[in-house]
Amino acid sequence: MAKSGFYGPLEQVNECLWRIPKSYKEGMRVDGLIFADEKLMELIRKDQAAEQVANVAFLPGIQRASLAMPDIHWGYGFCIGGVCATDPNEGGVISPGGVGYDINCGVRLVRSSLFYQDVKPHLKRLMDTLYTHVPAGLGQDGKYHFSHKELRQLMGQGASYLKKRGLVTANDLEHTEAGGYLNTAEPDSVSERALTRGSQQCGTLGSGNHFLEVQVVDAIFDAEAAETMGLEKDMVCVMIHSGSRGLGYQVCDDALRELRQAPAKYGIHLPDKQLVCAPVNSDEGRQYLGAMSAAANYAWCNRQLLMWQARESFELVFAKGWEALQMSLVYDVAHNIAKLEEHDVNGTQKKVWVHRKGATRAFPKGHPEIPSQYAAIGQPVIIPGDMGRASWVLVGAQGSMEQSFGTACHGAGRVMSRTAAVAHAAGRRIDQELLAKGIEARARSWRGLAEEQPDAYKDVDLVVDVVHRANLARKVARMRPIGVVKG
DNA sequence: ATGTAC
Repeated sequence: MAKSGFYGPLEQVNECLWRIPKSYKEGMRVDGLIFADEKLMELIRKDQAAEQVANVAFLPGIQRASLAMPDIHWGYGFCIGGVCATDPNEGGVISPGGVGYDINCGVRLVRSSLFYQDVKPHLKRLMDTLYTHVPAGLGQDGKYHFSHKELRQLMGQGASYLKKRGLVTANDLEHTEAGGYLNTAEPDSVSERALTRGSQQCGTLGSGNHFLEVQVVDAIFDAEAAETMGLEKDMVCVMIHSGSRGLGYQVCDDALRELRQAPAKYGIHLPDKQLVCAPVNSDEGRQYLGAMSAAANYAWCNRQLLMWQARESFELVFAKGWEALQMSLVYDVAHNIAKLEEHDVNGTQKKVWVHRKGATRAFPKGHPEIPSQYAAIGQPVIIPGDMGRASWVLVGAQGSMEQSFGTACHGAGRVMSRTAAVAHAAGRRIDQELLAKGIEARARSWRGLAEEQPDAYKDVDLVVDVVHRANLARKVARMRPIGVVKG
């Protein structure tokens, strides 16, 4: 639990990669590998994240290495920013801590036909309208209500469930990772309590680092990829970051309790109780996989409904339909999820369970699982930064398949704890500081804004630079915020 | 992240 620094071995492999050799601790089955440059590694050494990378290497069935992205920081059991793949045929396990409490937390990006000069005179009203129409904050209910029976159908079908209500289009589904649907979902494995928590929260933002931002394309780094995504300099976009709300939290909480005895039962030795896990091929493992997948499907519906409310807000302010405003979904990525994928492991094609906890899938061009529109450029990788500086759009690169099971980073990563950030904000008005930079912020709580202030995060440009140089993903466009809605 | 705890 201690958050003091990491003093174990870290061998620099190249300018963007560091190794914790498996000889570090008896029980490590593979090396730990962390993608970072020297500057970010200094920050990473300050907490126990690297120790957690080593601990994950103990998991049965782990393939190649226990991996971490440059935005890693300490988390429950697994660090946030961690990646691990397990082979069910080698006793591979599934672990709730490797997915995180917010199952299928993720990000989506919506483009528009509007440019900064079109929006600037209406920005205040746009942000007021978004703030009114997009529910945000801890425990907040939304306008969409689902009975338990409807929720089970929703979780069984994913985002396409919303089709019959006219709240999703075929194009939206096409531009959502996995089509917004995991076929491993078992809605009956989700507890009544989780259903109760989720029944009025689908289509709500939540709190913490979740947000809706109005952003402007600040700079383009890859003209071909940007054009394919329909992005141009100064274009106004909407970025949405949210997950599975109270429902996903409850699924994770239930699973941690249900799996408590599983490691002992299956003879799994763990260096940290928080790595609680079960073989994929066990009753306990299957139960969690079914519930986790169902919660993931709920999260895709949540982000879809959030986007829909954003489209409606733009319609009100600009007096045009969202289709006329060309508010199409560029892409939606999950960054807290475990998925069965095919990967090359030492020359053999294997189906492995890839855990991504605070890490984004980044499949390169030509991969069969990305939409045909992006076949020639690679999968869009959406990276939120902080509300005062930047966010990024990248595309998956070939090196991700060779090095990280098709994965890149997921954000900037904190440099300040929430408590430290609040102390640092004492006597300040973060909303006015943002306004001075041309950013209209709307937040439910002063404290929430204080916790999320730009200074509380690493510089996302530096994090993105590492995944670009490591050839995990390639820079396409830098986005700057002009409006923020927070819980 | 989360009705910061049943």
